[in-house]
Amino acid sequence: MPAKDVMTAQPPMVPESDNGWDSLLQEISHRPKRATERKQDRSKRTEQQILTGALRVFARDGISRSRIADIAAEAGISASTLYEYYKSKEDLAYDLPLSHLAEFFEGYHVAAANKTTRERLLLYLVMSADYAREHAEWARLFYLEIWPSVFVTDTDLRHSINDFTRVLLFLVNEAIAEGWIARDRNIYETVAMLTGGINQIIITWLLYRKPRNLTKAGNEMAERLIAVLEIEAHAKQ
Amino acid sequence: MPAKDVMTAQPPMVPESDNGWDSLLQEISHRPKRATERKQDRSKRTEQQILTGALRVFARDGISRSRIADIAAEAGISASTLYEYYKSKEDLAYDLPLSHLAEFFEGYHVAAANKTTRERLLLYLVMSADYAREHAEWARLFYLEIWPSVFVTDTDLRHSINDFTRVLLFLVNEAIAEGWIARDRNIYETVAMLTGGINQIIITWLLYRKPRNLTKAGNEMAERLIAVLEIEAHAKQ
DNA sequence: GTCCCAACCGAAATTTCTTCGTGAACATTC
DNA sequence: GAATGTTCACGAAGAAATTTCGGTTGGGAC
Repeated sequence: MPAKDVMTAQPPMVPESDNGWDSLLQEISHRPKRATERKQDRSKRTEQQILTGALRVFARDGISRSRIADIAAEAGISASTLYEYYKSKEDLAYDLPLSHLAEFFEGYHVAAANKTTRERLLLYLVMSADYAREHAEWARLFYLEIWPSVFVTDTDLRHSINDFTRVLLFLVNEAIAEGWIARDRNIYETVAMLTGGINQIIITWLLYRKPRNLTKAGNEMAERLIAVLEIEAHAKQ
Repeated sequence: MPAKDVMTAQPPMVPESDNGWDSLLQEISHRPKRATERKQDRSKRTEQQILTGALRVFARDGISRSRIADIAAEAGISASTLYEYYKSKEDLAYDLPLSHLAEFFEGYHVAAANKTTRERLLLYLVMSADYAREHAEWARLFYLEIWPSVFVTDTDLRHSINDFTRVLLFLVNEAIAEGWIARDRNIYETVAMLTGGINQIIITWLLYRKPRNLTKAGNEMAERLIAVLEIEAHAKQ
């Protein structure tokens, strides 16, 4: 891990060099991708084509209405070939979001380096919304079908989803230590408020394309949520 | 929660006798139930058995994994008979939540009578969480599978879901008129914050049974959200 | 060039949803 | 209380989708 020699201006708000932040982000952006490693090049290409095709079809038709045949056609292979890669349609659907999720965490890790806790929290919320906008197909699958699914039994997926919350938990704890989030508030409740607020914006956008500008709306919501927490802490003092 | 007498300086907090409140609640708690009315008594019984059976199976297995045969067995009828009542599995799944939803609105309408806007808002959030706890199977179906579904093309259902937001919008508008929610905030953002916060609590409970006591958690979250809005309005002043 | 095995496919098997024809239960009328 | 028509129920067949299987193709190591 790079030492935090390059410090930003604020004396009291700089995150400690390592209280677990980097290792946390490290861990969650490197969840096991796939057990089976593909041998040949064409196979890797096919795998990619399946993923892209599946994403398109799933996002368009939803998981349950999507047909394997369609996905296979989209990927330019036969339906039976798909079973060389994924053991079922569900398996495919639940594996699909993982790589994007890891990519998001990785991007966030980089972007959040050398930032204060407050900035990190804001960035996390903002980037969540923005990533959904940039990867709308993925987001439809993830936020509308996977996240709330009853079947998040697949451990890899379950972990990755929990990671989403873990980062927030970490940051909220930091913020409490720093004194700008009220100590006497239930941490989980605070996290739920943050997650819920941002997710609601994202979900509404995915379903109705409202508000038009998701990035702007996400930004506003994020600013507002954090401001609210700060006011709470002040009022309590 | 500490007394907020400090905040509430406004004397006239009683909602006008009818500015659309009753007609709104009236409307949304009487959405068309079913087009086809059953003639014989045994048929009404069967219909009920299907609904109960379907709810159990859907909540347990999720819509996509649920099998018509299982539902029929649960209801004590043959699979083909089920098609006399619903034209497809999806149709059944999407019709199922409607009656509960209407029941909820009806119950809320009664409970919210002769209350201030603030109390109504609080009650709405609290009752949402509590209703989910009391009707966990229904809630699993509704919050985890139906609400976020891409396929809410069925107009009845779509309307009922939107109603959920409409009530909040109405109340927030009232609150703004009364002056205890900041006027310069985006109304939809405010509603998203409220919905998101409560839903997040409910969803987490449905998936992980945490927090243990949903009623208490819902109450706390609701109080907090409203308090936050009040503080915002004050800070802005 | 030969060999091996990963990758691929078409056809068949399986599973689940849905339709259809027929008969039983019930209500209505005489 | 028999005749008649309608509602309700079911088993068997049909349709649609997923998944398995045996065999063929093709890429890369030697």
